Amino acid sequence: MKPSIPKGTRDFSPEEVNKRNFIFDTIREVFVRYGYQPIETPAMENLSTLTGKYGEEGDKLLFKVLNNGDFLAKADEEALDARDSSKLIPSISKRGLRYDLTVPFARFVVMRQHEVTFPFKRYQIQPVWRADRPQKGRYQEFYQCDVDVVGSDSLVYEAELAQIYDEVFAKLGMKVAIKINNRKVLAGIAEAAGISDSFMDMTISIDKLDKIGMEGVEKEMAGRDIPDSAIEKVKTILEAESIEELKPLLANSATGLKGIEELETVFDYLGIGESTNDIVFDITLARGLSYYTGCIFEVEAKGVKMGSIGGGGRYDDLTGVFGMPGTSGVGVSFGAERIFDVMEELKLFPLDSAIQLKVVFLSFDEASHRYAFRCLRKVRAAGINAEIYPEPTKMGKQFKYVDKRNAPHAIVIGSDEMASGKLAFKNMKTGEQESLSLEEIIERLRG
RNA sequence: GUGGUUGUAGCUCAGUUGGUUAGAGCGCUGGAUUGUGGUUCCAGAGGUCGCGGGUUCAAAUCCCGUCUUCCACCCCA
Repeated sequence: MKPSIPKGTRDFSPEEVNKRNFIFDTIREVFVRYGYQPIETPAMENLSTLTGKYGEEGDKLLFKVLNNGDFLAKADEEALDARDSSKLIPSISKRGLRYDLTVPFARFVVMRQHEVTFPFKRYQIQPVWRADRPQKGRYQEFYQCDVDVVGSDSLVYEAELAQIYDEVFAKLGMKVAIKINNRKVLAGIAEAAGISDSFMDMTISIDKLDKIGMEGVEKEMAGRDIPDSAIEKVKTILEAESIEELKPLLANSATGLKGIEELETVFDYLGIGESTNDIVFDITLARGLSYYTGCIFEVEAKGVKMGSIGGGGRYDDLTGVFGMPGTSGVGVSFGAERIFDVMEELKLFPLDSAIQLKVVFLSFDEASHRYAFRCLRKVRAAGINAEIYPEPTKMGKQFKYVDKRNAPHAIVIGSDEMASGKLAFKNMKTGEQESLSLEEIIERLRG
């Protein structure tokens, strides 16, 4: 059979894994320094935990796991006869693959509410699965790096999360724009335009502004049955270029003003010019249909055409659906796959010397091969990444291997070297070779 | 889910209006080179042309289906 892997999934080569780990390690290090603690949840959740949490669209993108055993015996016969797939699912599938990390986190918090200390600050770096059509920066299996705090509505956490974004991307060497908006401001716009009922439609339209322009947004809203007068009003408000300009426009919306106040508080915490990357207010940021209720975040890479590489926000009632109402949470997510793609495109990955192979032992015959293996042990004990060529074959072949493994040095041992204790230490780049004792070589490799 | 696109050697790709035994570069194996890699030269191995069906005297080439790739939309990281 011809080997293959499922659509939208990938294998990773050693080089790729090293690069991915560089991203994960950088992110994790920052999370830990800000006082967040790790948790992990299962790849599979009960389907009932997942369905209905991501909207109708999200339910379609959930991977369902077929029940074990004779699942058809218990299938909903009516739905089966009618070929009604969505109605049939609950009777043949009780589990599904995790779609994001936020919902499992909410479930985790509710299940362990008596043992966690609030505010509970957690991070989680695990794969999630979505049955989406793959395209650039879009996979069916991908990692998310989530950092959330639940059990406090202090805006200091919004500021903290913005700083985490800023710090992580600075460490990765990426130039990004960190955009902030507030759902209450968007609600205020709808209220001011008298279209509170069409809040979602308006939000989805506004979200597309940077893609389709103001004219496109107007068309989009018109297509969603929003009256022309309201569209004009929305357009006027969107033209405001600062939080200050926005205030009078939303003066008659209590919700809108609350949103503005929240944004001002966050920016006040952050101070001016104290970040590496731009942290900016963006009134057109909407973030789709998700459960956010307060501040919302999105990060975009500069100098590369890629979707958002991170996003998040505040949700007033994260745990309510699991029977623990009134607990507020705020969190953001890093899209590790897209960050990888951007860093690859901009060639931002450093060569990590700590993971590189430093030296390979080569030998001429059985006796020197065994001698070399004993030397190898000492080199490794000194903390140096080292290998031995598996057999004493032709030198040319052995050197080709060293070359391909990209090791900077080779140590050649034959009967002469064994007799004198002076080993041939070769620099693969310059071709220079010296006769040194093992101790001297270890000294060189350490320095 | 909608529309388009892609698939030929390990990799990147040629392959004419359908016509003998499907090619190239790189890589791989061996040799030139029995104490030294990268360069060079020589030789060799390696292909159900994504898969299934159809049209035809004849299909990598045309048609249908299917899987996969990438792209746009929807949505999203």
